[in-house]
Amino acid sequence: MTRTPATAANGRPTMRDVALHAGVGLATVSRVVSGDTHVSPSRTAAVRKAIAELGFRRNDSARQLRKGAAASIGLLIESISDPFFSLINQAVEEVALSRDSLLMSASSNRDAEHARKMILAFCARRVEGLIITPPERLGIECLQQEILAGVRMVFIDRPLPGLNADTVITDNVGGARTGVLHLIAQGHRRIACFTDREELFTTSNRVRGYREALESAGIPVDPSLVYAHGEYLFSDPLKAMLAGPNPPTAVFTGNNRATSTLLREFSLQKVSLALVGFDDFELADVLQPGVTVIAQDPLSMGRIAANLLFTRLDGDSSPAQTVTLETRLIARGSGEIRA
Amino acid sequence: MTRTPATAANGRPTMRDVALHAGVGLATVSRVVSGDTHVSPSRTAAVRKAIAELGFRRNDSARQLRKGAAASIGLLIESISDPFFSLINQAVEEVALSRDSLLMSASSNRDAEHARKMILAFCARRVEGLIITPPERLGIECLQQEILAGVRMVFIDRPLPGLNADTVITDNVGGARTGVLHLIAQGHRRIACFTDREELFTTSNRVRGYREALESAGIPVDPSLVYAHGEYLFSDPLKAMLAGPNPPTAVFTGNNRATSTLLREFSLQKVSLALVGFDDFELADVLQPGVTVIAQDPLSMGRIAANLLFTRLDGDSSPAQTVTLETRLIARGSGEIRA
DNA sequence: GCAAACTTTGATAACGTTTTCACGACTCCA
DNA sequence: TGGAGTCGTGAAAACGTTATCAAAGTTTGC
Repeated sequence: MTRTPATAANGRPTMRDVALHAGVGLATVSRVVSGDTHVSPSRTAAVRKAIAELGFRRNDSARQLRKGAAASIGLLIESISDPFFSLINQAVEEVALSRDSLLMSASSNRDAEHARKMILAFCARRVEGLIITPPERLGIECLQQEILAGVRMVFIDRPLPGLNADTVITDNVGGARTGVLHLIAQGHRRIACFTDREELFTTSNRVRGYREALESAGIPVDPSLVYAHGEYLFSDPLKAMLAGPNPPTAVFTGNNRATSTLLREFSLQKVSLALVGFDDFELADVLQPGVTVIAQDPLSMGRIAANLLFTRLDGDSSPAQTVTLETRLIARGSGEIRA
Repeated sequence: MTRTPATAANGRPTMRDVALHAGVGLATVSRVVSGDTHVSPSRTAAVRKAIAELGFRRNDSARQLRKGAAASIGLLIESISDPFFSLINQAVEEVALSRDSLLMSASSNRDAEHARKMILAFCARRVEGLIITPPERLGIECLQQEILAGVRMVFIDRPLPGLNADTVITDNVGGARTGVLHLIAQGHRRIACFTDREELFTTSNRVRGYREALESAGIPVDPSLVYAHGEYLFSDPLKAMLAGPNPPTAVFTGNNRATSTLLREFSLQKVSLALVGFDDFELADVLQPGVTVIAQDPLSMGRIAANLLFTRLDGDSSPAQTVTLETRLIARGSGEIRA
């Protein structure tokens, strides 16, 4: 019968307890637990029985300490409640799982200080690698030291300026260009742009794509039609544009949040301009009219970044690469409104 | 100048290296790193300098091993890409952060086997506590042993049958009742219900609320108006209901996914019944008409669950409690369509 | 039939921390 | 001036694993 379960200080049985209980050596228990096949069947069975009876569970802290690195990776994203990032998280989690690696994730909420803190916390936990969406002004100093220490890093959604490392990004310029060209093809020549702060990597590239599309069609870029601020206060600028002498007939929104904010504004101000939004979203097809979007592929991004990281962890030391994912125009109606 | 950075096998400097570099004892370094104030200013400065020069970072595995438990908690949710759960994740992360605890999270995707695996992985990492959304058939055996070992657990969104533990849930019955009564108040008497499998805890309670509301209004429950299956294939059943002799004039949807699936179906089949959905969602206010919902409060749920867990970790051993959060009816138009 | 190879096994030494312990150097109050 | 408290300090002993090593037992090769 289960003897009085021998315990560590912790309240948990240790390998030593198991060894005693099974009447074998400590090393044999370790071998069984680690799946080493060079143990006789009788002893393996005895150890298994003792483990079950005592409810032993290997202490991963000790294991990690001994082995030098944990089978775990860290993921730092912008915000877990943003569908784009939660899908990235999901994909990374799946890959990590398939590699028997545990994923720790955290949201920076665009705070560089917080991001640094979390990265250091991950490194203190001795993660093998990191996948990072760097917030503005993250800086490379705090990472440099970790890279030297052997922590592999992959950047996702945007590069870290000044650091030559593996990066997975969307073709922001091309995607935005495609979206705006789509509006131009419908006859629009007055196309507004609502988006986030232009200092951000993704935003600036998408705005560049917007400009390139206009220029390639011989349409002058009108700064009064571009609203790029971090506060997403679209109400007044939209009113101003519409009240102007030469109002826009179509809008390009630079990201998910801009799209939903603008749609809300359309609804409030009872207007309905042609619209193409960057990034797909739930219910885009249910709205009337369906919202035409430039879809990114966050699941692929996460998967690719994670695979890249694990390839590095497996020893690949080829030069750093940047993977750029193409976007996909999904026409649902809002972009097809004729000028 | 920075001497040749002494290194551990790992590639990283250890406290011993720091001690050597600073010309102090190992224990002193530990004291400085742990924020112990009983160290002379001169030595503290020397240690700080050595740490900076060597790029030392404390090895948390060793720390955990020595201290017995990690300052970390585990969160097991259903799916990180579900906004309801990603908000829970966000709230838990915030609380954990404020307690200097690291959060590890994983999605079960409704797979009990996978859930068990992740829970064991968390426990092997010696998390102090767990917040769990138990999938069906999770069972209590695998948890019992961990609870005995001192791991505290809080269940969220649904209880674990057979286990008397802290639980944070939504008032599913009351919320559903409120929603359906809202439809009844608009004069509807033929109210359909589209939702997930009725075996699920939340679903069954919401369906019960739906039934209670009808019964309390003296309206017989018509089984042909209730569609409760896990596949979310609403197209045919909706057609069948509408083609029937006594078609529904309103619908109650049991969760987010049911609501969006049904809205998509409305759009495809070009119908527009009155609708109240359980759980709020992005853009519910932008749709035409705005979708009336029974809003849950996932942020509060996560916050409360996390605080409950930390209270337990702080030593609270009062009887297990179940916190039930009230819902909020948000009328946006879709529920106000008159019969 | 005997040496050479391979198994299986348990002691034992790490891994990098925190914590105890004891020792010396102070301060304090008589 | 001296004994009782402090305080700062480093040596050393854990924490629970895994890896190394040598010993014992078993097979193989000629």
